[in-house]
Amino acid sequence: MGNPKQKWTAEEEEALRAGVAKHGTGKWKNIQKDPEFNPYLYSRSNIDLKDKWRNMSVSANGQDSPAATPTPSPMSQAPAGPSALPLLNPVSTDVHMDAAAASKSLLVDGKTASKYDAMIYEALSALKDPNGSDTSAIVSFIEKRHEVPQNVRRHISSRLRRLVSHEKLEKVQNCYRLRRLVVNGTKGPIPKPKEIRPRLSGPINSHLGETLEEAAVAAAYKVAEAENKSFVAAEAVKEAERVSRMAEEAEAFLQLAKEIYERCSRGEVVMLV
DNA sequence: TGTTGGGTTATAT
DNA sequence: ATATAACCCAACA
Repeated sequence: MGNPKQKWTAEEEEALRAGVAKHGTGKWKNIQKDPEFNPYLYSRSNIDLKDKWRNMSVSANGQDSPAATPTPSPMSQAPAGPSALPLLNPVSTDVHMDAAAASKSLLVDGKTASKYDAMIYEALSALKDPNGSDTSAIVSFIEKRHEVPQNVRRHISSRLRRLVSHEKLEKVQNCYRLRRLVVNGTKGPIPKPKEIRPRLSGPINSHLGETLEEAAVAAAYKVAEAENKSFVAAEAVKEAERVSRMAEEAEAFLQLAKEIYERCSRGEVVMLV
């Protein structure tokens, strides 16, 4: 109760940006205490600053062009800052920024979203952990397999939550796993989990482990692929059954039509009731 | 104590 | 109904 969520004002955001420019990221308490910024940030805690910076970073990250436009973007790319990342607009006298900035807000369109979903499915099928995989495992798998923005974790966990709420995935404790989906009537016999996980984490003999791991990853990938295909196949079977049913019906109609035609041609009067 | 990542809740679209 | 912004919590140094 008593938690109306106070939104960040433009002044606060600017103070935070300036604070990060001055102290660097991670120095949240310093920024908050700094007399230069405190007047704006006194009502915010250091972790509020951290969270806000995280949110701003996510919003600033336009994950559109995959190959990162080599064309020198009009805006300078963090030139003077020591380690500041998401500086979109040089503070200066802001006033106008909506016109230009509005066009490139974070816009996770359906395509991107389902792309992430697909990656999640891929990761889960590949990792193939009967108990499910936690977000870290999923994200790191995805990061290895795809070129994704750094803060993709945020998106992934959001997607995970959504998939769970839609009962596409199930969550046990911190782990997510694929939900057993019942394709058509045929009771799917359990895929027979042989439960062979090499799982050697020995730092010694690294090259051996690495090879094995690579093999495991490759195998996992094949499995994922196969599963994908089998899913498609299952769908195809369903479709075939459907078509076949339709064919049967069509056949019946055809017979009926034939009979009607014959009778009519004999001069009979045929009534359909 | 402060930072951080993972997670949840409220809100705007 | 979903994506996002604000907020919370627990682990870690």
